[in-house]
Amino acid sequence: MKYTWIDSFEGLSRLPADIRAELESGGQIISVPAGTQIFAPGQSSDNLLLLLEGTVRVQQKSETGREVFLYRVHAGESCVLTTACMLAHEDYSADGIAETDVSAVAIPRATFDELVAKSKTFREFVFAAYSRRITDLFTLIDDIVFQRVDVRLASRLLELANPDDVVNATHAVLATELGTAREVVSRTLSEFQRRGWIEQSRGEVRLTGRSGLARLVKSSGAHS
Amino acid sequence: MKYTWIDSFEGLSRLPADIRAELESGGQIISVPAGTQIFAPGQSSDNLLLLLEGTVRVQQKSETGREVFLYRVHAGESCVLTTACMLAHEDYSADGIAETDVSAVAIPRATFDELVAKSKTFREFVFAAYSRRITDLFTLIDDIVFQRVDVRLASRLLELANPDDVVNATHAVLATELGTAREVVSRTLSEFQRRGWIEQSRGEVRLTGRSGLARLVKSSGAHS
DNA sequence: ATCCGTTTTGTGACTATGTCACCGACACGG
DNA sequence: CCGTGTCGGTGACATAGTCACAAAACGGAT
Repeated sequence: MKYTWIDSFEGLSRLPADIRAELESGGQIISVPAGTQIFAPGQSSDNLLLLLEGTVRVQQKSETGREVFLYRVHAGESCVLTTACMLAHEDYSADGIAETDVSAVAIPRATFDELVAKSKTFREFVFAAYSRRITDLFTLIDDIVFQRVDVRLASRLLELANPDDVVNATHAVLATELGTAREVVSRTLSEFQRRGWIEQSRGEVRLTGRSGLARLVKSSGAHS
Repeated sequence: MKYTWIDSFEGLSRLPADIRAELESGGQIISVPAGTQIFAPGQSSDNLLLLLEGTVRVQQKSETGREVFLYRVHAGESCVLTTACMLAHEDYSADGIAETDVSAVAIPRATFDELVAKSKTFREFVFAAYSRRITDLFTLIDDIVFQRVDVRLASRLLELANPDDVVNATHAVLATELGTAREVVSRTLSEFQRRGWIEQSRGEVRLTGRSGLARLVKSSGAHS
């Protein structure tokens, strides 16, 4: 059995040969540049996306124009929540934006439906993906309601930092990631800087004291 | 075809006869008294529940012991989110509590899986239920982040009021419904009372000025 | 009825977060 | 070198959450 994109997905690699074949012939590999709007509210998607490379940020716009970050889809994961809406013929209320250049496999609705019917393994893959997303959303809600902003910011910085301990993001971006206001991020970052945990320059944050940030996060019974 | 509980569910009534039969024989009708813990974190449920009567409140406990209300399952709906975790063999992180006496149909994991495989209509039912829950969660997050507490409280009171314009709930309960603190609810209710929109007594709120509450809700581009 | 323990509600002081209205610093393309 | 737009900083104020209590309301039990 030859190696294909299917093997990039944990739950799919054990699919029987006939199903693999169907997936491969039904799915189409697409790539889009960073910044592309992959799906948008009111525009019902007709494909299930399986991410091969890059990340997609899913967020929701409120009536007032502000935005909340919901979750991020990484390579090897699927935009599975869209599929519920896809199969239910409902519009999706969030929008998805490619944060980096992205390549993905698009599985058309009909193929998806057929595979769900035919293969127990595929079903398990789909439901596991759901499970993951849903618990993510639960933790998000929990965080928003109960965690202090400084803790959440520290935790997010640790997550977003690249191997050189640098986070490339404006205060405004960080603010929507946390569902808070830019000013709050600015003030909190100043405080972190005062404590010697970070250094700032336009559009980037350099972590100079991971341990301090980590301690702050740990100090409040954090999960992630 | 005889009338069964299946006909209480919009999306299921059009199932072909053989599938109906399988559902009926596989599902077991259960009833539990108000206050029962129907599922709990760390205890993976082995059944899909379809609610026939009553309501179930789904909430999440944080590490700190406080609780957030996530959503409410009404008669004619299903606890579908548990199923993802059920099929993914993962533990559910939220708990479900019967708010009233509840009767429901429990579909065992195996039956559920088989029906999903066999019937397109059943699949559509399941995914539509997902879709509903997920968009509910999105709206919840949106609300928590962007809506003022007074607006959310007013809106919730209107929702929870029985036909006599009475809401039976302590301030503490209302607080967890909104993911806020009891004191905030107390103060906001006092303000509503001062404006003549409600009257209070221990454990209940009487709406005497729905219009005022409604105006408050409408005044901030509300959705629900 | 009266007393007692529990639950519910009220309140003030204080902290944290969000909002508004700015301003200045910086980057980039003419 | 000069606009123009983005980014970050700041003070004043509004809203929301926390903490520490106290007062009231209720439900038995005597």
